[in-house]
This record gives sequence, structure tokens and C-alpha cells, in this order.
Amino acid sequence: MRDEAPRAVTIICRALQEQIDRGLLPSGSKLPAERKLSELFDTTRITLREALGQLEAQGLVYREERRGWFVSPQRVSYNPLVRTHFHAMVAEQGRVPATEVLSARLMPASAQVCQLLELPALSSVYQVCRARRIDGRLVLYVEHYLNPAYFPGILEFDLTRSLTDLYASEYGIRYGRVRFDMVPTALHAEAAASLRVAPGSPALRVTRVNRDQHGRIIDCDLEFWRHDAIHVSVEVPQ
Amino acid sequence: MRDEAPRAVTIICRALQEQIDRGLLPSGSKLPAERKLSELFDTTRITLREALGQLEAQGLVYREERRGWFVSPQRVSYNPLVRTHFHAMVAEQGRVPATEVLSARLMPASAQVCQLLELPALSSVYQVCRARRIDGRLVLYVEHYLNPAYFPGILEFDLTRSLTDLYASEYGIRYGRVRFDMVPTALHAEAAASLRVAPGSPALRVTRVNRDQHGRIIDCDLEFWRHDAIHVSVEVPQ
DNA sequence: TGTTGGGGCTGGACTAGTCCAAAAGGGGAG
DNA sequence: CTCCCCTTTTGGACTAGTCCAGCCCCAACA
Repeated sequence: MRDEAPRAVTIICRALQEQIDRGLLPSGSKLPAERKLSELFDTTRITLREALGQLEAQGLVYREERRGWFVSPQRVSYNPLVRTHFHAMVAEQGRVPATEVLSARLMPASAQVCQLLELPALSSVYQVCRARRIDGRLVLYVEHYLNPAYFPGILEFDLTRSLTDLYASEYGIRYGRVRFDMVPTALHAEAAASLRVAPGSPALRVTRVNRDQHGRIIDCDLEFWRHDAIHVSVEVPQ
Repeated sequence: MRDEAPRAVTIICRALQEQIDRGLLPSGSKLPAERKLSELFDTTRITLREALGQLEAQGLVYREERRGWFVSPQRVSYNPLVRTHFHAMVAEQGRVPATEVLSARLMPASAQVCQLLELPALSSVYQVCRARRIDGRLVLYVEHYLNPAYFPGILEFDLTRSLTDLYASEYGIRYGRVRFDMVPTALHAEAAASLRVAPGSPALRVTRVNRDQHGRIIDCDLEFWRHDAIHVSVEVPQ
């Protein structure tokens, strides 16, 4: 069990990690070009890219399609038990949230959505797709599916607003019980394109089924988080 | 915005995914050798390996160090709010759990552990490292850190047992409040070696701080789950 | 001054190999 | 029949390139 020489990929990872830890590469800053780095570490681009891929998996760096590699900002804390909405949650932590609506329409529900909302087959649902940013960086792709029975005409409103607020102010509906499902997986093509990252990037898929104050299932969310953007933090009373 | 030809990696992913979905490659079965597959898809091993890496990120396949690629078994559902221990949780879902103790000793606490357990600097703690399996597959590496004040002589007991049981039967201590922290990240070298996977593989890190029935912090766990082994499922009352 | 069109740079995708060490499998000795 | 050794196969790690498309910025033109 000799102390074997670490492989090249490990050496590169460690070197970059140290630079980041020591603050020489501040969060958000751009790394040198891949070709520069591979030259610096005296290796090929393939090997260098593998090292970057590993740091990406750790959540230390991220890439922007065809723009380069950047040091990941701090993760935002996400407590699923506290029913606060995205904007409030992000702002509370001193970060800048933003939302853009990608699409909003009435459509036939998929089998999965029917099941989640406990609707009969071939029901119609409102679908709202949104992308959300923290400090300008795209971190979340969400598909909301609303039971149209409870939200007539909701497409007329400004959907960049918090849906939570909209539900309360326009329909008198507040959130009650919630069911969560979190799965570490990869982004599907749709989500990857919206977040402008490579398809297949690691992600955290959060599926949420929401009930209102009367216990009725009102909507569900399919959230795809950049895996390095959040850490889930839960304080259980009891 | 033409419908561009999908890249080779995507084609391979889709093909394998279809075979898996249709049950032609049942869960747990071994894929053909990388060289065979690259020949089959008429590409190089590098490209083929990238495709496999993407399926791995999705959680569809996994690799065993130097043994080959296998189709991932179904994820086990993990509800952090239900205080049931590993063996019970796994067995309930019709799977076969197993535990092995890697090490157990009294040691100086790291800064992180001191902070989690709210101990003064340079305190000693019991460290118990364990690896756990589901259906024979290594899926979880855990480091437990126990406040030694509450568990004198615990190293004398059989630590493959559930610690929950041991606490209750030998020390009259039961779990009370819990604090969780979940971060999608990569395995560090230690954990990777124990789970016999490549260092840097994607993982879900769960940090848990446990209190007893009197609200005292008794121990904490640093868990590293294979990212494709679980899905976290939370039903919030309220 | 405002717009546009290059061209250089950068990441994305891929090819065609090599060398090594660990695992798997088969055959022979005891 | 069992055990051990040796060969073959397989994955792990890496090299040395090519071609392409999107980004970015600057210069030239209207």
C-alpha cells in the first residue's frame, strides 16, 4: 500500500481547489482558457477537461456554454419546510433574485402530472415554465402545473410575480400541506437549454405537490436546480 | 433553428436508455465491455465513455471499479423526517441491507465536528466509520461522531448493529430533534475508496446533527450517498 | 454615432491510438 | 475436488491531435 503518485487529474483538481480556497480565484471569476490551463499543467485538453468536470461535480466551478469556466458562487440555503417563496428566500440571504417566464398555456396533462395532481386521464392543466436567477446566474428551471379548476384566467396576470402572492391576492388560496421529492439526477434537454448549460449536467430535481389551506391539491412543481446552487437545510421540530 | 443532428453522445445515451426502459437490460445486469460498445456504436472509447458518464449522472447506470458498467437498481426512498434506521428503512422496501464497520476510535475532533457538536476546540470524540449496502451494492459511506460524554465505552459493543438501538438499550438515549443538510457534491477520496468507486463520482452529502429526548446534541453523521441510490421523499404535515 | 461584419479566441465534439494494472477465467498440480 | 498460477480481458489514464460553431471585440462603413 505505497503512497502512489496521484494521477494528473487529481493534481490539477487539488491545485485549482487550493487557489479557490485561498481566495486567489474569487467566486464568480473566470478561469483561464482551457488551452492555457492545459499548457500550464503540461497536459492535454482532454485531461484538463476531466479535471474541470470533476470540480464541476463537486460544485466548485461551473461552465457557461461557449463562454468559459467560472468559480461557483456560494450555495443558497433552501429550507423546504419553510414556505417562503423564491424571491424572499434569495433576498433574505443577501442575493439578487430574478424570474423570467418562458411559457404559459393551457395544455393536456401528461400522465405524470395527472398522477401528481390526482386528476383523471386527459385532463387539461395550466403549465407555467419559468427560469430563475440568483445574482444574474441561471440556477433554476421550473415547470408549474396548476389545476385549472382553482385558477380561472390566471394566464392574464403577470407571472413573473410570485405565484404564492398571486394565489393569495387573486384567488384567496394559501399553501397548506406539501409533499417533496428530491432526486439527484441530470438535466433533460429542455431544462438544459433554458439554463444554458450542457445537457446532462448534474442537477437536483425537486418535485413538489402543494395543497391549499383546505387540503385540496392545487398545483405541483417540477424544479430542476443547478446542483451547485443550493444546499437543502432542514430543521425538524418534534 | 433547424433540427440539428443529435451528437454522437446523445445518440448513444438514447439507445442505451431505450434498452434499459424496455427491460432488455434488466436492473443490475452488466453492460458489454467498453471496447465492444464503442465498436457497436462505431465510435471511440472516449466518446463512449462520455455517454456512459452522462447516463451515470442521470443515475441510470453505475460502474464498479475495474469490473464494468451495470444498470442501476431502483432508488430507495429516504424520508429524513421519519426516524427509522437504515436497516428498517431498507428492509421495509423489500431490499436487503448490510453494514460493515470500517473503523471505530477515539480521536481529536476536527474543527467542523467541534462546530456541529458544539464542543470546545481540541475535544475528543468517538468516530465510527461504516459502509452500508443495499442488495449487496455499496451505497453509503458514513462517519459518525459521538459526544463521548454520553456514550462511555461504546466501542466495546458490536457496531454493525443500529446505533439507534444501541443508544436506547445501553444508554437510555433516544433521538429527538434533528437538523439536516443535503448537498449534491462529489465523493472525497476516502469515501470513494470505501465505496469502491472513482473519486469524484457524484454523490449526495447529508450532514445530520442529532439531539436526544432532552434536546442535548449527542452525535452527528456525515453521510455520503451514491447519488443514484436514493430519492429523498418528505411529507410535511402542518 | 450607430450598426455591421470580420477574425481571433474559446469551448464543444470527436478521432485514433498507447500503456498499465486489476479482474476474470481457465488449466494444471496437488 | 480444490487451490493457485498464468493468460486474457477489461477498465483507467493519458497523449496528440482535428474540425466546428458560438462569443467577443474592434474596425470600417453608413
